[in-house]
Amino acid sequence: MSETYLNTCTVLDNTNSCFDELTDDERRLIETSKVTLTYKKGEIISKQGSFASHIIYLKKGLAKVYLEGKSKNLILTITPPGNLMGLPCLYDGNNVFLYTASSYVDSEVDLIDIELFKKLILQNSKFAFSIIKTLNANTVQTYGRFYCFTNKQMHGRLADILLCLSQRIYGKDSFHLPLTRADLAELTGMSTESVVRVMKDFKDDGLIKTEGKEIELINLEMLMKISDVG
Amino acid sequence: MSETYLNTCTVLDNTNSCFDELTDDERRLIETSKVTLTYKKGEIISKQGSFASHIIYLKKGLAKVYLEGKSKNLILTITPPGNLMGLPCLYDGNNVFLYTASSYVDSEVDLIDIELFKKLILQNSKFAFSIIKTLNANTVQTYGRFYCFTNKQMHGRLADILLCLSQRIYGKDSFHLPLTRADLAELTGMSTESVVRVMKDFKDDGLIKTEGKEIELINLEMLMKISDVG
DNA sequence: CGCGAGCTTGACGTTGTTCAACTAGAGTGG
DNA sequence: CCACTCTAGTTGAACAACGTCAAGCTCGCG
Repeated sequence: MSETYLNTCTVLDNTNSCFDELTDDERRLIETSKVTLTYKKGEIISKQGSFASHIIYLKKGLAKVYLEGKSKNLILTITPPGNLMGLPCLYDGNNVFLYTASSYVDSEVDLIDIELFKKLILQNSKFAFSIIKTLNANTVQTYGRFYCFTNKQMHGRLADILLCLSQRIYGKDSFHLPLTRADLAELTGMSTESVVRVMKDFKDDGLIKTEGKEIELINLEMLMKISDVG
Repeated sequence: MSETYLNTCTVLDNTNSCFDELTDDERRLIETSKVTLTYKKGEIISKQGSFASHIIYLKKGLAKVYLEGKSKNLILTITPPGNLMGLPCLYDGNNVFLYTASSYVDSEVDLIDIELFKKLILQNSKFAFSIIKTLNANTVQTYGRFYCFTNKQMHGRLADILLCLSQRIYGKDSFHLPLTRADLAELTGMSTESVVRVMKDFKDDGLIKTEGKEIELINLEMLMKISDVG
């Protein structure tokens, strides 16, 4: 029951499509006013602390959403296509981005004027409710990560991420991992060296196999158990 | 600028009053259907994983909102009166409480039927927008805590909490602390013994004074600096 | 061929937890 | 009024988890 949120997984899993709740007219309003941009791998899409004039809809690619710290970044979610970014800035009159978003791979986004967005919320309560659900789905995700970062130790967190990538992004046990060890370290909140060491443990124990950037999860059951006990 | 969220402070600081957006009729609907309950110190108000039939409005007291883990709890926020609890369960059709809430002190709550709540969201978009703002205020809070738990070390986190209690709850530098060392440990994500040791450090360095349960923050500037550097 | 980025490994230090023991005050029952 | 117990607080020593540093390694690419 409580497992719902108890994994470090970062990938947003929001099946809720807010725009379905809009009328044709409203959708047209967005279509005609939106701006479409493309970003290359690694570019910054929104910068923490900057003025948020738009809500961002990720059309293609993969985004990394994170808080910038003095020394380390804290990754909040990996956002796959079909999701909105920048919603939390709607919490007071200031409209400032709370986090930085950058692209993991080449990506394409639509920018929707934030005033239009607010107007749609105020004139269409179904749309508003849908946004509420989306925000809550995000919150569930964040709580899960928060719990894991503070309660699980390295092996559990890394197992989580490997399972998450396998299940939510690739849908198979064997896949090409585009992330560096440093990326994995950032995702799991550990040092690069520790990622290497834990990966080695997993290999030595026959839980995974790696060949260059190719990775195969062999003993899923055991990985889940490790994720579970933390 | 980014300091907005960079502290471990748990006390919800939501000035946004959703009910102001309701019409008189709508408010009456809530008034006539709500159930008022009182809880003694330490009692559980909502249990993580249980069916959420109501949204909870805290009228009096102080609530602890937390995730229950296998070994440790993770405190998400301390909720002062005037706030809603249970909102995040509105994220899919299941309506399950994502967290446990219990009372730090004797408290009084109103239970609002969740179906009525949904109905009000769907018929009054100003109310819905107000809920969105509330959820986002919560998110800002959570992000801040998440950041601090993963980036700051003990001295910084404890300084945070002391400053937070002083400023947001008591409004003065000298106050009676109703929390035990174990409570502080839970709030800051450290062990009871470590709380004792860090408190001792603070005392030895002349940053605070304690006399039984009375505590006085002497060197605020230094505490803030400690909070800041982590 | 050489250079740089990513990867790997070992040694070591730091941070913070755990465990065990001891102390002090606050009921509680005889 | 005195043992008796309970909880909260405190302290030190041992230990585990993890990060840091330094070095060497590999591989793709200009």
